Amino acid sequence: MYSDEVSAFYLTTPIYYVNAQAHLGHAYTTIVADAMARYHRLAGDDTFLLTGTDEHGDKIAQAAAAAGVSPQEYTDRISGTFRDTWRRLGITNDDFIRTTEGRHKKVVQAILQTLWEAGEIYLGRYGGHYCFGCERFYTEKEIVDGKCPDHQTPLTWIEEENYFFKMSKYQAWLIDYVQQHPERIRPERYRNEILGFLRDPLQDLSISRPRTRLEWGIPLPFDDKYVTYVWFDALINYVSALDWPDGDRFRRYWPNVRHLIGKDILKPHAIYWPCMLKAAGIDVYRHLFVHGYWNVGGGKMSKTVGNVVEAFALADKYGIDAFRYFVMREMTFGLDSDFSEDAFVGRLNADLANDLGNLVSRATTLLEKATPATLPAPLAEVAGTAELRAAAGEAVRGVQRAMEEFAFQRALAAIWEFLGAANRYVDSTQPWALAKDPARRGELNRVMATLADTLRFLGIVLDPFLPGAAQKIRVAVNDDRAPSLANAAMGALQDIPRVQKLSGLFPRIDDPGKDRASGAPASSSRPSADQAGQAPPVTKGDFDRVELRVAEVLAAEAVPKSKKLLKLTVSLGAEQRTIVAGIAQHYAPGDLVGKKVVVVANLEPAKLMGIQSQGMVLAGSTEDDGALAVLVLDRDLPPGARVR
RNA sequence: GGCGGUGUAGCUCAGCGGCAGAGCAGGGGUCUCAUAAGCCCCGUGUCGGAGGUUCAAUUCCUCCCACCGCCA
Repeated sequence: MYSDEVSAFYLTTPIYYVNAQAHLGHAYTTIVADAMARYHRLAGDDTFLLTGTDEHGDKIAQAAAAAGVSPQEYTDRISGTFRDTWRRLGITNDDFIRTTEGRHKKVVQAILQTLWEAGEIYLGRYGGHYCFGCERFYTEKEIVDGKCPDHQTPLTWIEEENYFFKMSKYQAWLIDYVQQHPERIRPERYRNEILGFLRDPLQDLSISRPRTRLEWGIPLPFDDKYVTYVWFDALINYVSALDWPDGDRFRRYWPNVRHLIGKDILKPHAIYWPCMLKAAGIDVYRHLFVHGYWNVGGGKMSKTVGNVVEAFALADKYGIDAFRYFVMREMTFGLDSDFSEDAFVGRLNADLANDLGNLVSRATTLLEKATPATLPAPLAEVAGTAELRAAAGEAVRGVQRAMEEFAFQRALAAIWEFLGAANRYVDSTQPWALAKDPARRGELNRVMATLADTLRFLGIVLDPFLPGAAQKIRVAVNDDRAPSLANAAMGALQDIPRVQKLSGLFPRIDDPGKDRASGAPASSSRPSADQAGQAPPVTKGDFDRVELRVAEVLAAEAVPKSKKLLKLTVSLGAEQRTIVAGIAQHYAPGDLVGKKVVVVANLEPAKLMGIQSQGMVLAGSTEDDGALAVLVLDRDLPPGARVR
């Protein structure tokens, strides 16, 4: 048995679907989970971090077929890339579960059998419009023109018998349960969302698919003509990895489980999963922590938009610790955040290079010089030392409070408060001045001891977040103890340890525009913005030479034999002009009449398709001209008004 | 369409009944141990708009506008 003095901490990430490579979203979840697990290990808890891959389903079978390999070979390969990515990012998961493993299938079948025998599952008939791409049915109202709203592909009417889990009977229990345990789903907004959802009747959950349609799955133990539906299979990983029902792991860790998920899979985790657990006689999880999305280039990451940030690209370019720091510091846990390489470089320079890296560099430089000359020597009092120690204590308490709530951004902010205090301490004590005055040797020694103490402290509290940097700091200050939160305090160190200089911990990125294209998906996904950013600067005078004016469109007609051109007659107040604009693929002639647009009034006239064009209408467009919008005024101005 | 959320300094956000705040960016100063880093100083912004409650509203209420989420 385990000692009661050591508390257990079990944390799960979702298991990731193997239809794509690991991207920023996966990486955020997993990094945050890793930091939390490292934090609990630092606190001395018996910690177990689980991640893995979800490998069943039609899409996988199809992708495998397209790749000309068996589903098993295919999932082996993609699952391997996830495992490899987490290893490269330094993720310290204690296990990695795959839904195609025997240990998982066994538990899924055992739970299904239990529920079947308990009468929690029944065979029912269901008909609906099915989308093979989505692997789901759509209701009449969701269908757009008889097609799947997601894929725009025709739907197939399928009527079939399926097994259903009697989820509806748990509705009242679940509402009560969520209300009785307000801290269980966090942040609170997601709990409210679930309560809102539960105001409507809960349906029974279809948990099977006929093997005639879907072969790549786990067969139902009581009817092998069917395989389990994706969620029933996937959710169970959280207990199958613990060897439910009577594994040591299960007994030890399950009472302390916390699930970490993205908001896209809130419903299965907040509704299906507790009902499944309740029905199977398993205690419901302690906490569900829900985080938001990363938006890239103004929209959420999407394969079709092509703005997917692969997990390892930026870590590869700027370092694992910097990548971890950025995602944890930038995102308020639970809310959406914008991802950009500029923001990344900004954080790296301001926080990691200027505040932390520079402090480590200046402190180790001072210590390396001072140490041999001053040992042993007396320690005198120095103003500000007690305050710095107090700041260290405050930082630890801030980290503890923040980590209780998965508020990683606040945990890091608390440490950075301390870094500010440490930098101020160096400035106010001026050890370089003390070193010049032999009479003040005692004060110098006190400052040196305090700086060494500061670095040792940082080597511990930074460990969950910046494991690489923390390790380097511990090595530099000769701290070979295993890092422990119990030692995360200042004041215990009274002598001055031997210290090696450590500079360049986080070098500044001084030319962020340079060498961005290679391995930088954030920028390469937005080539137009990047090019705009690289255009040479113009002066106000340059810009003023362009005469922009408000113009009212009086008439518009298509230019014969031209696909792209519209001939516009516009008023600039005092005069009328003819302008030919290449916007016919996006605007019908009638669309613009009466609109106030912006034109370049002093553009050199040009002949297009035989028509003299006296100016140019401003419009924005995407790189491929797939979307285009003419600039119009958002409130009224007279034609001819200057735009500047 | 229903429910909910958000809208505060150039940017990201905190505050949520009692004199508008932080970080970053920007401007000025200063030290020299340090990664041209550190430290100090500099913010009147219709707190989305219009009404209302109150001695007092960014904070509470109503309506409107914009954006977002969940549901249908």
